[in-house]
Amino acid sequence: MVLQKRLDYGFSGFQVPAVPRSTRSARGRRLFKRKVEDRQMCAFELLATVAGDLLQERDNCAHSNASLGIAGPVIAQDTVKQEPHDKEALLKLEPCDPGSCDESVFVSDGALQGHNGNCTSKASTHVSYVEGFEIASNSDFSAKVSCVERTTKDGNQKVNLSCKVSVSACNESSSKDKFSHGIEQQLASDEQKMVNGTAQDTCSSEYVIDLDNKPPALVSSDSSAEVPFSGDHIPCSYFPKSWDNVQLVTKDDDENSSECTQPSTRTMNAFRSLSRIGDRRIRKILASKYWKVAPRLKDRELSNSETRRVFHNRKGCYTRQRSQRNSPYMRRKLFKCCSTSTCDGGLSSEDISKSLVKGVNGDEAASVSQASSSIAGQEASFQSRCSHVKLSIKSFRVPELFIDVSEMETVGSLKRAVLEALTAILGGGVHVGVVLQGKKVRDDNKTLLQTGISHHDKLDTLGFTLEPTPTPTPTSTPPAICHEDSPHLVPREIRNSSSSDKGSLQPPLGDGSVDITTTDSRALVPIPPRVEPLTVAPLQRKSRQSELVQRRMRRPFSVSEVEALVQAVEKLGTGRWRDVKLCAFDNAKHRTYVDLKDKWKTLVHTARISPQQRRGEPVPQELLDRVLAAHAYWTQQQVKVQLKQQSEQYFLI
DNA sequence: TTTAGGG
DNA sequence: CCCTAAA
Repeated sequence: MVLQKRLDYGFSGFQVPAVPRSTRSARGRRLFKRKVEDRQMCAFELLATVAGDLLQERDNCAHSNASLGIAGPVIAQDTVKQEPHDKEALLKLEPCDPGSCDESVFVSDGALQGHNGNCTSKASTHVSYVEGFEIASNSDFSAKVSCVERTTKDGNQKVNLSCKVSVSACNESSSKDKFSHGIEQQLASDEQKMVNGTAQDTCSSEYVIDLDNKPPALVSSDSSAEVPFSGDHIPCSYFPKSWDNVQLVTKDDDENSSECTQPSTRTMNAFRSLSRIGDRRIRKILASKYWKVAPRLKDRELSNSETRRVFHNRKGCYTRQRSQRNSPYMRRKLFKCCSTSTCDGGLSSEDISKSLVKGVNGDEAASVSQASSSIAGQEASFQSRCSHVKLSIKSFRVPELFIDVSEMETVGSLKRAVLEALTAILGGGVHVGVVLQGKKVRDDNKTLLQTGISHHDKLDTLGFTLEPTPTPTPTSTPPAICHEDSPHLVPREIRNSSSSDKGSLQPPLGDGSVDITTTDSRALVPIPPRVEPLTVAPLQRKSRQSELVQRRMRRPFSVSEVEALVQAVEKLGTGRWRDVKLCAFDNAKHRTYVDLKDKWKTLVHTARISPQQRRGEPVPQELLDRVLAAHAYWTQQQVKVQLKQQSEQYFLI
């Protein structure tokens, strides 16, 4: 018995807005976080939808004779091992290696046919960009989500977005005749934005079922639920690759950056309206890294509150949409679910790599950057009835990332810029490394110029690695993640800024700024797949929040900074840190008044301990003496003021 | 938002 | 550096 199903989805990777590095205000951070979350949501919604379909498919295979009705997935991160008799399908989303992928799997229109498997060679085809995610699993089951973008000879752009699912049941894993299809969208490059806005018109989706030529009656009898096997054309949830048109450029103030979110908002609205079309197929969607569903929840309210907590301070329509459209399904699901495992977990990015290449095109060069990342280790688990499916999102692509860093900035600040942009999406737990000419750049304090990352040099040897920050808690690695044949480290061709980039904003190129454009993506430091501990206690909100905002890069104070600080404190005293900041560190965006206060604290401490105990760059004793003197003086002043106030109070009494 | 202080 | 109570 072989069952085949075709799904069509649009999947557009993330476009990472460059974090306004100077945005230190709470509001700025909130805005940015929300911006990122929105995007994250889109992608995860899509993936969750895909996953839901997969699970559905799988269930209908596995229990084709059971009267289970519709039992869809509960998406949750779960490492809980189930009873041995439970059928457990392990899904895996991993990047498709375009060099080795079977293009017939991806492309339906023959554009890539006969191309010897190399989807990205521009020489023989006009395909400019291929991206895919493979959802592979045990022998029952396999699926691929892919995106193929190519440019036709007349300059138009076509995008194929598809998700292919192949399911075989009853141990018959011979579903070699995989089905493939793609949504093709004809995009005139000049009007791409507009076309994308009305993408639903061109969107079509279809299920093809071949289950021993017999429709699965059990499902279609349940009319109140989604009926994926109805054979009807079911609208897909599709959103176009229009994020590529949204260029977010680093701006130093929130106002400007919020202006940049305009196109993004438009896109999101487009998506929302689109996704409504496919509502009934989106059964359970949990986005963000806080995929969480407590299977024990017994009613909609709880379920809603759960959702709300996930998307706490956001009023977006996600919450409403989800609650409404999912709750009927969820209720049923929850009652039926025999599992009691409550799962939660963070997103762990295992391996993100990208290379950046400087755009050297002169004045009118599209100083747009692209970055591609492959992130491994996001894992969600789907529970359905007694079956448990683990889905691990092995990779997704971050198509656009603009970084504008001065040559005089340090390597550390570059790392930080990248880190902020990416970890905001990944949710932290990652560490950025800079690789130049294959070698890791370890000295964070050197400037980019000193390191050789220069405006004048080709930056194609510059790369970044993202590694998971080591977690002390050892966890067993779910077997699904440990596929040795993961092709996700193979270089992937990313098209250079082409038509879709023309409409993007031109980032201002200040003096000495480095314009970094990613044209290539390759993992420079392969990281063996590993999974973050997922058995996080359900109510650890604190750690979640800290995951969202990445810890700032450590930036030790230089002697000159200490000097400036000491001088300012001598003048202004302790306790006026805002003034100190304005007086002496107004230009240092990365030093907040809290930082200065903290530094003074450590300076006082340093001055009091013996020189042998001191660490880091030695501070001249003369400065430390001044620290002690100033500290003594101003604390005395404070005491005086306090005494005076006290006496005034007594006087009043 | 800023200060102050603990972690 | 982070977090946060308190002002």
